[in-house]
Amino acid sequence: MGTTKSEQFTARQNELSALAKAIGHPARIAIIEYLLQTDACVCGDIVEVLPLAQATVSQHLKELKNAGLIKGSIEGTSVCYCIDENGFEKIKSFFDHVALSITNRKNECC
Amino acid sequence: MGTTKSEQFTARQNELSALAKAIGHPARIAIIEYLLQTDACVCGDIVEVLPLAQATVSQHLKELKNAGLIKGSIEGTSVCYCIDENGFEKIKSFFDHVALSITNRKNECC
DNA sequence: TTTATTTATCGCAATATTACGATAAATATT
DNA sequence: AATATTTATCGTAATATTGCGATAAATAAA
Repeated sequence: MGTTKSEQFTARQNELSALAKAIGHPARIAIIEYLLQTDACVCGDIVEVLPLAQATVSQHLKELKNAGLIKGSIEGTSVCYCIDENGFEKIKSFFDHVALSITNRKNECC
Repeated sequence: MGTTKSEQFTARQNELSALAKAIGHPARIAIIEYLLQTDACVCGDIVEVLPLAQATVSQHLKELKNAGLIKGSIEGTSVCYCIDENGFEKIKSFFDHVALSITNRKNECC
């Protein structure tokens, strides 16, 4: 117990939920917003902007990277992080599909 | 420790992350997909379709409801659940904004 | 009224997440 | 070479999530 029963769901359901889960933390929303706003993207800047310790920010960055929402490239001693459009496209297309389904639905029971 | 430092982030960041977090589980994606597909929506049907115990499904439904992604209305002994468009509109507009920012960005550093 | 049906809640165990200090690793600077 | 800067990782504590059986609560059916 305590573990999500991933095997019982489709690959698509697991992929979408992993993307949503990665976005499901205010610090990670803040990181995404920061990266969209500044086209530059040095890790140290993110740490300065967020109200969390460096180790914690690094952990959040790792999760966003694992989910395919950001990518990072080493530049000397620092790391440049920025938005990975692939992850965002996937999740956006899900919400586009949801919106379409909502407008096309016939009976609303609640 | 162990608790998210919500006070340190904006209301909008907390709201968006709460919505994403609620979607961040394959069972809850499955519930959403089911509700979009069938316009009818009796709780018992959802329990039958999902590979989880009734108590667990009930818990997932509660989380989606708390997040404002679904709503339920009592019909006799059963409950009719369906999509709450308000929650989905909020999160969709975030991803629309992200998509716009991505296409408009000038320099991509990674 | 008794019994079934349906859903929510409680209590618990297992696991995951969040946060941070300390420290390692890797490149820059002196 | 020694020191500084920057980021990742380790270890750990606190809390949250996931899942389920048992049971309560509430209406329907007999």
